[in-house]
Amino acid sequence: MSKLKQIYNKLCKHFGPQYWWPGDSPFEVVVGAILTQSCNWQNVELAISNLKKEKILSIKELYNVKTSKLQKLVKPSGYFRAKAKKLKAFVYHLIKYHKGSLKIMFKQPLSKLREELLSIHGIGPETADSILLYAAEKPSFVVDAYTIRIGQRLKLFKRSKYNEVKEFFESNLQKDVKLFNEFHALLVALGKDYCKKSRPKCDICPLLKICQ
DNA sequence: ACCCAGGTGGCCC
DNA sequence: GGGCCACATGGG
Repeated sequence: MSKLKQIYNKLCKHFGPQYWWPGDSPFEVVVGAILTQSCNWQNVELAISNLKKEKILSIKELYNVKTSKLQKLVKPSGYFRAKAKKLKAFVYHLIKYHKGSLKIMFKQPLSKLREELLSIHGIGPETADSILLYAAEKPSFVVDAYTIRIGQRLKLFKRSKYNEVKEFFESNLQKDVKLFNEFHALLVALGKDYCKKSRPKCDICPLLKICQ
């Protein structure tokens, strides 16, 4: 069994199932993926709850809502002007090229869809992969700050570039949606407990036992 | 009063 | 191709 798979198994045992992505629909996953950029999930929930309360958590409603109103609703998730613009950019794109249908958009093969997502304003590699994995359910491994920090701390790799780390995970694991889904969520869980930026030493990190 | 969170785009060199 | 910086709120 590969080292990565062993780490995955340990994490599963330690943290249990993570039930990601928290969201009721693929579109809510997309919205959450944009809103959670450099922001904790708790604040995203406040913003999403605002959108639900106003009944504008849908492609059509987001397209029609005034930008100033959208800004006010997403305010709790921070960068509210930037994020309102990004949400608008996504729904405009969806309506212009895919009849406003995520289902149609997601019909494309993974690599082509990834490229298209990356071309949309406000969608970078992590957000694109989150959408691919958690909304479109395609096997695209999601890398975030925790993934890189944990990997380096466990000496799995030295590199810190997004695509290199992504490639490391994808080439050492089965391309399985469920596995990628759970693994990323578990790395976030581990990071929150043991691999904070503010705590450079993680002496109680349970994973160190596997990795030496 | 800090410090940070499930990043990205736009500069500059 | 990398290194900065702005973007902004709520919780510890």
